[in-house]
Amino acid sequence: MPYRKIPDETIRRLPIYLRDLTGFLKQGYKNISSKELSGHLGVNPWQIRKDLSNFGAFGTCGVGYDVEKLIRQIKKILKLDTIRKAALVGVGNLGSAVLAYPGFALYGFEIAAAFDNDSKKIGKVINKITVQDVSKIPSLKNKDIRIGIITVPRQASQITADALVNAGVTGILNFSPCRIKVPKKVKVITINIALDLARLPYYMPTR
Amino acid sequence: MPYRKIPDETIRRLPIYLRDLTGFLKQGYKNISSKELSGHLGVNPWQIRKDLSNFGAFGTCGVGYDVEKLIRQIKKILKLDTIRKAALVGVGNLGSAVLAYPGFALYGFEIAAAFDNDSKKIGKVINKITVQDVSKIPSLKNKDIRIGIITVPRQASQITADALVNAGVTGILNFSPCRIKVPKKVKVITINIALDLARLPYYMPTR
DNA sequence: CTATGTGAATTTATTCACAGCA
DNA sequence: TGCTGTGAATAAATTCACATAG
Repeated sequence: MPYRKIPDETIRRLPIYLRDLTGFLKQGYKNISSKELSGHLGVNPWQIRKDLSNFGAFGTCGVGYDVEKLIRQIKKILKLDTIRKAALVGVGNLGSAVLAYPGFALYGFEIAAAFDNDSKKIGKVINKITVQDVSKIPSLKNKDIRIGIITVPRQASQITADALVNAGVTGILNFSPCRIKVPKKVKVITINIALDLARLPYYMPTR
Repeated sequence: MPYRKIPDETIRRLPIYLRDLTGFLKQGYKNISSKELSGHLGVNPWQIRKDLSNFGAFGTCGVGYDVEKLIRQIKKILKLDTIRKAALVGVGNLGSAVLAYPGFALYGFEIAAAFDNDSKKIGKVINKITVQDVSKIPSLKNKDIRIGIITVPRQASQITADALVNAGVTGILNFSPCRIKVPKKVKVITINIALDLARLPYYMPTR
């Protein structure tokens, strides 16, 4: 398996494959072909095969892929083969919803700490997590938490990012509607639901 | 201005330009160059110019773009030049957060109706919107609401989509972690925060 | 005969380089 | 001189077509 540059788009699709494969596993599938998977998730079979072939040859000709094995392989590629703890900052409407969001478990994520700067919220327990004061963010250093989730208002996002980075975080999921500046080694993925909604009308039929 | 196929990626970036331009307008900018905008949002100047040039020549050589005029142009391109009403289905944790989300106003969106199937939630008022029973979804027909936001659990997402489409919705923002089937004329944009979080570890430094 | 894996062809998007206008 | 708009060049991603393996 010689070195290859992996397309970002491939990495974007792998979590989708993982989700659907997990579904097939639960339904009792032992093997699955790229064509079956394809029908389920709306991606061409050859796209799936090429994506996977970037990392080696996982399938068996004439049979397809071993579902359980493929799940393990993809988890390894995405570095999801170990439980990953995350810390969330900003326990407002959105932050609380993210704290309670059930979808992270599938990928091995666990939100293990939550912070806010509002004294009314500190001490509250949401989904078994006690909200702490933001001044406690440095304590993440001793806790093996490398992922930060930012759900604070725009004005506070940069300072929050700085605090998280100083506490050893190297990956950030940013819900603030702005870019944040971080050292090169830190990866930021931004989610902005308004941005996605804003391009919907363009694609809608006019009247 | 001859016809051109507009790249999807351009459409994805336009709402970002719009957001930042609005910021510059508030700061009192009258004109702005592609270079200034570029520094602010982390996209190359020539990318911005090419994106805009797809739709015509908006700028003035040596000066740049008239901020206010450019905002109007982009809104028109994205069909955001009129207030757009949306209906939300599924007033759980995530749905409530989306209902309260302040970021939609910038793009002229207003959530004008909310539905749930849980009798405990029906009648509740969140952000001035009274939650109605899902059986009332067909009433959207008379209300000029063409956008649906789906924040229900996975099992309910397809049936919700069907109900919305039957009520005249032609654009859907889907927060359910699955694909939904709709007629070709209906555009669906799916947001899945777990999917985005899942590709973060891949890009993070190992130890 | 079925389904993978992969080079080659094609399509799509980004970057460059520069002509031309104020 | 400064900045736009755009054809040309480059890079990236998708699609195809088929050799190959069970």
